[in-house]
Formats: sequence, C-alpha cells, structure tokens
Amino acid sequence: MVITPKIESFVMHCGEMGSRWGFNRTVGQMYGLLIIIETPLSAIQISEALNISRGNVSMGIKELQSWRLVQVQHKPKDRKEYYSPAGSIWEMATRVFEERRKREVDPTLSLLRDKLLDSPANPAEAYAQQKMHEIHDLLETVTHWADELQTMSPEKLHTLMKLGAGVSKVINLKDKLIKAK
Amino acid sequence: MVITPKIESFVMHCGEMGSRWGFNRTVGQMYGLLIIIETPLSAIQISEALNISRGNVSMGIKELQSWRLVQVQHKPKDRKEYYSPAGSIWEMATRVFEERRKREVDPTLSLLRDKLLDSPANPAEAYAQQKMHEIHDLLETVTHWADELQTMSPEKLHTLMKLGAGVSKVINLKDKLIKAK
DNA sequence: TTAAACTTTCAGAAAATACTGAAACTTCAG
DNA sequence: CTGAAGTTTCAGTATTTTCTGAAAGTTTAA
Repeated sequence: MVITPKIESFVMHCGEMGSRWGFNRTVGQMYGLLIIIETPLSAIQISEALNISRGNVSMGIKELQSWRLVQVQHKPKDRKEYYSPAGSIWEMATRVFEERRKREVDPTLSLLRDKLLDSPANPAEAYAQQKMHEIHDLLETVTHWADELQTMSPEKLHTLMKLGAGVSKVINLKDKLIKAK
Repeated sequence: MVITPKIESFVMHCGEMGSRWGFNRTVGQMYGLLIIIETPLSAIQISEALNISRGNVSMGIKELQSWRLVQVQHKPKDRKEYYSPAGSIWEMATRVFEERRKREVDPTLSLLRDKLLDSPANPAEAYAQQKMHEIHDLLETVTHWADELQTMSPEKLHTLMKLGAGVSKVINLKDKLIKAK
C-alpha cells in the first residue's frame, strides 16, 4: 500500500471533515483511506496507516458498516478480513444522504406527528402547533421527494441534475400541455 | 412567555438534534424556542427559559446569526435586543441547507480541485486521482443543482417536489419531444 | 460626563466524546 | 480438543467541545 503525500493529505482532509459529515475524525480517515487505496485493506493495515489502535479500527469499521459504506472481503488461505468501500462513488453519496436523513429528520418527524395528535390547550400551544405543522409538512415533502429521487437510477438522476433549473421550464411546459387539453 | 410541557418537549428535542443539524445542544434549544414562541425573546428570557448562562446565550445567538437564522428587533423605550427567527420555515430550511453545503462540501471541493491540478507520480496516485475526480464531479454536479434549486421560488420548488418521481416522466416527455424534432 | 442597562469576551471548569490497550471472545486448522 | 490468528468489547484515559460567570466593553438617557 503506497501512501504518497498527496494521498495522505486527502485522507487527513476526510478526517477533518469527518465530524461534519456525521462521523468522527478517525472514521472519516478510515473511509477516505479505503476509497483512495485501490486494494482492500485489513484492520491491521488501516491501524498502521493511520496510527490508531486496533480497537479503534474495529469500532470504526462497525460505524461505517452501520452507514452501509464498507464491504468485507476474504482472501483465500487468509483468515483476515479485508475492507473496501461498498458501491460506486455515486452510491456512497446516496447512502450518506439516506442515512443522514434517517438520523437527522426521521426522529423529528415522528416527534412532530406525536405532538400534533392532541389539540392545543391554550393560545401559546395553538401557535406552537401551527409552527410544528409547518415544519412537519416541510419535512414530509422533502423526505418524500428524496425517497423518490432515490428510486431513480443514477443515470436518470444525473440527467435531472444536469438539467438543473431547466426543470422549471419543463414543468411550465407540462402545465401548458395540461391546460391546453 | 408560556412554556407548556408540549412546547418544552419540542425545545428539548431541538436540543438533542442540534448536533446532528450542525450546531450544539443549547444552540438547538435556543433556535427551537425562538421558532415555537410567537413573541421575540430577549437574551435574558432565553437564558431563564433554558437555564443556561447569559454568556452562553450571547455565543449561541452569534452562532445562529452566522447561519442567518435569527433576526434582532428592538422595542420602543427598551434597550434590550429581542430575537426572532429570520424568515419562514421554508426559508430556514433553505438556509440550513445552504450553510451546511458551505461547511461540508465546499472545503472538500476546493481541496480536490487543488489535488487534481498536478499529474500523478505513480500508479497509486493515478488511481487516487481518478477517485478524486469522480468525487469532484459528483460534488460539483450536486452543488450546481442545489444552487439552481435555490434560485427557484419556494412555490415552484414546492410544485417540483410534489411532482416527485413524476419528474422522471416529464423528462422522458421532453426527450421524446426533442427527438421528434 | 456619568452611570445604569445591556452585550460580549474569554479563561477555566464541566461535560461529552473519542481512543487505547488489554482481556474476552470467536473461528478454524490440525 | 487445542492453540494460533484473528476480532470485539469496554474500563479507564485523553482529547475536544461546551458552558459558566466574572470582567471588559458598549450604548444611551439624563
């Protein structure tokens, strides 16, 4: 495994960004390393490359697995487990996005649903519920939209994104077609 | 300012989610409180409602301002500053999204651009650069797409989201129209 | 000016989070 | 079975982040 300064700086960057992306520094570094190095790596290789303890690698792998971002492989005549990123870059982005939604949006959505069940006891609560309702609707719309985007194939999604604001025109077009009926 | 158990549980939830949304617990609570209480609140009111120090409120407000999520107001005959959420729920979501992109994506994009400037020194670097290139392109596409969505009016965006996977059909339609030329 | 009313800053304390390393556990070849 | 080769767990430690409260700074009415 060759780690040149360029590769190292990418890995360290992933570490620094780690916490912003939803995991911690070492997990970020581990993931960066697995992506940037072509061959699958064993736990001990990761631990040596990043100068972190074997135990920490084990915990980090577990974390990455909970995000469905790594795959385990075995080599013949070797009992070690070798890790590599699960799926293409595109799929990884999709997974991070999806998992983050689960962690960042779903709990709030369920709390709001719950709070919106019973009726307000006074004007302050009436206002509060109105706001909660707005947030709930927004999150639900966004969640639903994200769900649907994810059922689209990467290619179609790519087309859609490349289309950019052009989508707006296409929608106008559609509106006109409908009205013209 | 009336804080019923229902309102309190919303505020506490915002605190718990805070770190997942990009800020810390008290900042999350403060923001939740400002959203859910109709009247603008002074720093001291916030500090009392949440049982946190006056200094912490000052730092929290600063943080929320850096996210462009709060507004300051003044009441006549009163020197205190009163805080309230900036913009509609929809605008808030947009801002959080935008600011997070700035913090989570932009630094990586600029690192990648930099690393991709010079040519690979060996096969390991060639592989690494190929991966960096893939990530770069993905992030650039997504960033660009997000930029364009943000220039759309909230209503149009809402229409687009409600349309959901239907977008896919509209795109197909567009393709057919083009090909039919 | 002055001083009251407010805000901000920041050093140090407290709390939360991450990391280590050794022990416990698992697996499998012989 | 046994033990070598590996993985996981977790108590304790280290590091990072957050919070407090007192001091310094700012603004304005009189």
